[in-house]
Amino acid sequence: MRLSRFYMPVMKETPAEAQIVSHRLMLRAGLIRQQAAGIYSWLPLGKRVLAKIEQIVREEQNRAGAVEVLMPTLQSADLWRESGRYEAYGDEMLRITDRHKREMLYGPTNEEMITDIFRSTVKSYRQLPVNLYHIQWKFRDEVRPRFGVMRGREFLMKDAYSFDLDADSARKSYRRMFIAYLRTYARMGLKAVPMRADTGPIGGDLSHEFIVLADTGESQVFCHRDLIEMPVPPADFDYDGDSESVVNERTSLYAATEEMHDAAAFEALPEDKRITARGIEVGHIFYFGTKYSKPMNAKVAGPEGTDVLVEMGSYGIGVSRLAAAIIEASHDENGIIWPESVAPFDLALVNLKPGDAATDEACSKIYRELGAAGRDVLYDDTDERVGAKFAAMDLIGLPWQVIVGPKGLAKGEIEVKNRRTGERESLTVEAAIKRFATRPAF
RNA sequence: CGGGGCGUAGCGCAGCCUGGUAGCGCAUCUGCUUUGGGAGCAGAGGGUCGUGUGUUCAAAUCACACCGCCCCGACCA
Repeated sequence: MRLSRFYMPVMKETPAEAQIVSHRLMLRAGLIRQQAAGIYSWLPLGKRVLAKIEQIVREEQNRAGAVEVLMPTLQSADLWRESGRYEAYGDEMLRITDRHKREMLYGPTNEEMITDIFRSTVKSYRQLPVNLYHIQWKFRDEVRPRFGVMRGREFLMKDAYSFDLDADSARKSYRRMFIAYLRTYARMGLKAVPMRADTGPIGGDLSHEFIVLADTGESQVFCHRDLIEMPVPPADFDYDGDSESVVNERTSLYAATEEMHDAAAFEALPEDKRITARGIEVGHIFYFGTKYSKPMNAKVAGPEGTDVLVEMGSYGIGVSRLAAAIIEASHDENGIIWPESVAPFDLALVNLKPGDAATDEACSKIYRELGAAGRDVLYDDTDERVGAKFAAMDLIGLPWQVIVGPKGLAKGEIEVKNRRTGERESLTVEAAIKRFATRPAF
């Protein structure tokens, strides 16, 4: 994409309303624009990041055996009356009345709806297990939205729902998601630690929050140091094999949010193993048994021929929130530093002197050949001053900057800058093309 | 929802206290110069001062109401 044809409204100054760094940088780099309290438009750069995050989530869900569907944002109140949550959910739920005076709501989550889909289509235990997920916008009418998309009212979320015949297999389903989550966050360059969580209003007896450690985190968290450096299950992890040891290895070490914190147990750890930090919740998984299947009568015929209530779990990932969480975890004073896997473009190509024949030609060659190789290149072909160009590129945080100017070219060189480390390297045009033309596999 | 604060040009702000018909910086446009880390000079465009009502000869400025947004707290992916 040529910057001259792209839409990327970057700002030098920070809008007054933004308090935390991710919110400031998202506004300054032109990722989002606020439309109302807690409601945002996603501009091209932000939209690209969102799509990258979404795709990683999707790939890991699929790998773990979950199946994608798409449920609507608007739901009927009747469905929620069945579970009793229409009354229980309170003012957080945005209620809407349609022209026929039918009561509707903008879904804050989808347990009822997925249970309805399940019960009307799955009749036998032979069809189990089933795990369905979707990636859809949700709305929770937070009393006080803040921190940009970190705590918006409208947010993009992946939510998966598992259905099993009995508690044992339901726990197996839970572990699949647990492992898929470890991989998902790691692929985004995040260290997310699973912590015992309060099951809250959704209920159930087994639940973990996945927490990214960041100074600006909303809650205090406590965990064992070894959790931070634990290796991630590989891409070819056998989900049908032993998931228990992977999960146990992690859940046996101390890790808890403030609400679940047990000071005595934590103090019992060796001092150098204790980590007290701030955390951002980026996922939450629950096993809640028959909490919804029972009131909504979701049953299948069991092996003995009698109907059995299905055992359910639900598994959320805050997709839009992750965009902010990644920035919180990865930025410097100049701007965002995107991990390669979620960067809106693979690299920036900076033409320091548009109009200079040799510079234009070198840039054009790099742009075309990397494009042909499948790389997403943001080519800054604009007339801005170099200082402004560099500042903008640092701000938007693409992992690599390929810098081409007449001075370097006179020596047969262009410059490659690593946004994260700041390291610069001089290469020939051909060497730079070769370097970036091959996409590293994760 | 309790407490606090703010709405003036795209962004950041001054002007309001003490009413007299709107200004600064950045950004934008034009010209010249400049050109490897957010340039300089000269000129230009852009605002129903959140909305409504009231007070007044006169309201960005005073009063009342409403709307919106932000911050702290209680609540949450």
